[in-house]
Amino acid sequence: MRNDKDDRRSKRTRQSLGDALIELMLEKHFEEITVQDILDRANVGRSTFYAHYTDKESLLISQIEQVIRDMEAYATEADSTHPGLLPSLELFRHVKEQRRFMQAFVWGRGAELLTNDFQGKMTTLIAQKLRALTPAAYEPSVPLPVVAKFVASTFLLLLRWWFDEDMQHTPEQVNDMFQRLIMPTLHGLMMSEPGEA
Amino acid sequence: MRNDKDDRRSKRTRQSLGDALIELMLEKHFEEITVQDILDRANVGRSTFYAHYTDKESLLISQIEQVIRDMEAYATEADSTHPGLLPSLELFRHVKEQRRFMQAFVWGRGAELLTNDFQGKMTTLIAQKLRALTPAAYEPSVPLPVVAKFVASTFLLLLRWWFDEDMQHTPEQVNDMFQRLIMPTLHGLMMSEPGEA
DNA sequence: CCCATATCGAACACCATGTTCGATTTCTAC
DNA sequence: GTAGAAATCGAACATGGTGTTCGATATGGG
Repeated sequence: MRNDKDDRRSKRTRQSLGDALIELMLEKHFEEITVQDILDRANVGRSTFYAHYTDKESLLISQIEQVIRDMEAYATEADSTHPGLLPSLELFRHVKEQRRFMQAFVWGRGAELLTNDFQGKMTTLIAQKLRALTPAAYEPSVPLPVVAKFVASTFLLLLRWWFDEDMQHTPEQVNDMFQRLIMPTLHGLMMSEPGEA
Repeated sequence: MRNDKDDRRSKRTRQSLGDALIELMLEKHFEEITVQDILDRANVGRSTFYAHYTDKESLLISQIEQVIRDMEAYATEADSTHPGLLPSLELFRHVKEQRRFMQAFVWGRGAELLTNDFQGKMTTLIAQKLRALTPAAYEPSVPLPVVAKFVASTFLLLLRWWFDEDMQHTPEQVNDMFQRLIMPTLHGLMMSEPGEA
């Protein structure tokens, strides 16, 4: 019963459903959105919905994956021109551009899913970068995955706060806070001698 | 239709319902727990449940509040004997003692609610401590609420990781990581001159 | 143009929610 | 202890969302 991924009709349907969900998530919590709400907003028939997704949730997940792919692409591109630990300023800028869209994923179930996924991606990314910047035989006093989660959670923390403040601050200001929060720790971890652990 | 808070029957009912919910949350996600599941486990009648709580969720919230109260009491006591920024070691020890109970609140909806509540409490606590340790006229380059959220989110991050690792580490080890993650930043923020912002 | 296939939408079974109410049990106050 | 107040029980019910089915219709690909 699966649909042709490339058929115009299928793509149009998925687009409409995705857009509708996002719009609705800007109005109310994911849990209180009904499949019928989505259908009405998207002008899609009930059975069509279930021909594409098993769930309200699986639609949400597909949207999250989209967000992650966007940010990944953006980060990769930015990193190729200005390599660094994490192109955080570019990411903050990207978020502000996509403000309306991103807003839907900052709270509730959306945030939960995005956080998990994002942390996974960031763990990989940070781990690579840290290894490249770190003596080969160096044994960190804090496990690398923990450090990566630390960075990711601080990033998302700032994002949530930023949205809460109605995004009055500039990406530069937020990025500055980000750097001030994580850099002392990262320096400390990479400099510290492998003393007691 | 509200019940007498002090009546033995009421207290027993609430206790049973709370215990049942916790047990179930150790077995499956909150979302897939049914009111009927709770009723069966707790041996409580349907109408009795709704005489006490409006919701599955309101029962969960009451349990979260309990957890928070416990940790607050524990933290306050620990702090009175060994004052500091945050009696984190004592908190990690407490968590390990209450391991089975705490496990239910580390993931999913429980974690979400606990995080919000806990962050609020911690924001207040940290803010007080930081103000006491900080020159009166000092204007932090990162807003105090952000710093508090930073500390709280790092704390909860470690907690989640700890549980993921089946709590093989000692409270001392986890606390050590916690200190290594937040102290460099906190020192940096309090030392830094009010230069560019 | 033709046909494969995606969409439509009504109808349906299912299940969890939250309410109601009369009968029964249990606590408290005296 | 006893009486009365209050909590619990549990069956029955209305409601509303979920996910499925299927024949009819519309639309895109080749």
